Parts: sequence; structure tokens; C-alpha cells
Amino acid sequence: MKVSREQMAVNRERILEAAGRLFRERGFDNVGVADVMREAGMTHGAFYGHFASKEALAAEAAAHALEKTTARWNEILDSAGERGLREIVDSYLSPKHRDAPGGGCAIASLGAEVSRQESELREAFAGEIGQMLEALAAYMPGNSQEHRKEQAMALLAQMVGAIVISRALGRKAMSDEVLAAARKAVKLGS
Amino acid sequence: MKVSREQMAVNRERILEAAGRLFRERGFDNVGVADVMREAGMTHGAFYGHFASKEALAAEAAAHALEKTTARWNEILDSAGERGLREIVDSYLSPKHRDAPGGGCAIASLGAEVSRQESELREAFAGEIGQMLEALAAYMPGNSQEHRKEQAMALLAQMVGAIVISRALGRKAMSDEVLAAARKAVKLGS
DNA sequence: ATTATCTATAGATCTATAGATAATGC
DNA sequence: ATTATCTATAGATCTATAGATAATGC
Repeated sequence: MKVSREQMAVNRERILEAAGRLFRERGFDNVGVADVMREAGMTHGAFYGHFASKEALAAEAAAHALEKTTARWNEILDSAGERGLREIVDSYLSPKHRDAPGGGCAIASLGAEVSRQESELREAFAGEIGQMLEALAAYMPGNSQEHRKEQAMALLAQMVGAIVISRALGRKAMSDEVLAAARKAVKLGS
Repeated sequence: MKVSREQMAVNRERILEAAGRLFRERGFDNVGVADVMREAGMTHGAFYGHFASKEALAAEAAAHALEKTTARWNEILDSAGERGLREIVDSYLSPKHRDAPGGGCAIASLGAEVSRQESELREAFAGEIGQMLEALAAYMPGNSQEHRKEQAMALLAQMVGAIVISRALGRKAMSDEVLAAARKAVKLGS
């Protein structure tokens, strides 16, 4: 049942993708290695040929998920500039994002859990948050780099908090209102 | 080893308090019934005389924790009015709160996990978030009730997101900067 | 007599590993 | 020959329960 060197790389990527989705949907503790492997189309035992432990997978998958979000944002910002910023904010603060955590922002879905983990995962995650803030800061209003970074931090906090609250509220009307209130509160340059 | 009716009520409260602290510190899944009972000074088996299941405890403990935060806020607001609002915001967005999740805001520590749970817990938690928003809205700037509620939602989102991000960042300098940026971004009436 | 708590354990679940299997790639 | 994957399982952990114990309260 051995597969080719190329196929193995594909399989590893498939495990990372499945893990990224499942972890964001259910949280680290409610996803077993066997769940991830089933989702990726392999057996439980094959996992340990790709990763040293569940913890190592969690670190890679969480960072990988955040990285993909930042990459998407950078694409939008590079092509649409400040208008892209508004697009990112409105998309983040949408019921669609709230209802699809599996492909959404990992800070909102896994941030609290990451903060309880030590070492590897924490470091990787913190680094990716830094990248994300830099991406936003480049297009924030403000006359100094420092001010723009500050604005980016406040904006990201506004967005993450709104999604966390709206998800906790569930499908209630108030949930949509929280998203709308946050969208309205975000003032972007001219 | 039977205790008095009164003592039993005290014991139940002690379980709730221990659970509230441990759940906020480690998350629901990383706390066992035995951990809670050890912390409360009883044995594992005694738990099921007080609560039907771990899930029932989680629902009560999470709602209870949020309720206590809202009660504290209402006390401050009743005595200090709009000035109290600034006090609440600055205290929420402090390194002290970031570093002490066990007694802090349950939305920031447990919000994401709550949103993955069904029924009881979700409902109780959503109701408490509503109470919390009402407490804030009463003292928010704005000329209509609707506008104040909207402002309260945006404020709570700003605060929750900043704590989630700052905790994920750990003890890095950027963590303090996020809190400071959020404090600065919160504009309260006159 | 009632019942809150304790001791002990059943049953389920999860991570990680050991050894077998079979396809790749030198 | 090498090695990615599979089967099977050991060992740990956790929820919930059963039966025993001992103090309360009618």
C-alpha cells in the first residue's frame, strides 16, 4: 500500500486541510487523529508517518489556516487597495463567515484554545497574527506607520470579537445585529 | 458522611465556583468532573448528587460566570454612571484581565466553545449576553435606545476581540499593544 | 429512615506504537 | 531494499453508575 513520493506530499497536504477545517469547526479537543485521517481518506495509523503527534499537527494546521486567510487578504488588498479593505471587513463581518467557521478566521474559532497551549503552537500562531496585522496596517488610514498598526489592531479586535459573540448567540436575531453594529462601527479612511 | 441541607447548598455553590474558574482557565474539555470536585473539596462520585451531568454543570457554570460579570458592571454603572463605563472598559482591556481568565469575561474565554455546543448551554449563554448588552447600552452615548444598543454591541465586540487576540499573542510586547490600541479606539460620549 | 458523600469500577474514547503488508524507486 | 500505509492493540483518561457508609432530621 505504499504510495509515490509525490502522492505522499499530496496526502500530507490533505491531512493539513482536513485538520484545519475540523479543528476550526469543532475545536482541537473534539477532533481525534482518527477523525482527521478519515476525513483525509486514510487510516488512523498512517498519521504518524506524516506528523510526530497530534500537537504537532495542531500547530501546523492552525498556522496554515491563518496563513491562508492572510494570503487571501493580501491578494484583495494588492488589487483593490483601500476599497479592498472595506470588502475584507464586510466579508469577515457577514452571517456567511459566522456560519462557516471551518474555512474562516482561525483567531475567532481557535484563539481562546491557542492561548491555553504552550510553545510551538502559540509561537506559530502569534507570528501569523503579526503578519495579518501588517497586511491590514498597510492600507489603514493614519499618517504614521505606528498609527496605522494601532488602527489595524483595533480593527482586527473589532472583527474577531463580533464573530465570537455572534457565534455564541447562534441563529438569534441579535446575532445578525451584532455583525451589523460592528460593520457600522468600522470607520475606514475617506 | 452526609452533610446538612445548608451545607449541601454551600457545597453546590462551591462546585459552581470551582467549575466557573477551571472552565474559563482551561476550557470545558480540559477539565474533568474529578478536577472540579477536587478543587471544590469533594470526591468525584459526590458530583452526581448535585448535577445530572458534566454538560448540565457546564451550562450552569458558564451562565453563572457571565451573570456575575454583568452584576459587577451594573454596580459600577449604578454608582459611577458614564464614568463607570470608562472604568469598565479600561479594566476589561487591561493586562490584568488578560492574565487572569479564571475570574474574567466568559465570552472571551469560552465563547468559541459555547458556540459549538447545543441547546441548554447556548440558550443560557445567549440570554446572559443580552443582559450584558443591556447593562452597557443604558450608559452608551447615542440619542435613541436602538443606537445605544448598537453602540454597546460594537463596544463589547471590540473588548472581547482584543482580549482573545492579546491572549493568543501571549506575553509578547504586541499583546500589550493590542490592548492599548483597543482602549484608544473606544470613544465614549463627551 | 433518609440521603449526601465516598469507594470502586464499568464502558467508552483517544493517543501512540508495534508489526505486517504491498507498492515504489534505485 | 525501502517505506507509506494498514491492522490491531496497549495504556491512559474520562464520564457515569452501583453499592457502601455515616450523619442528618422527622
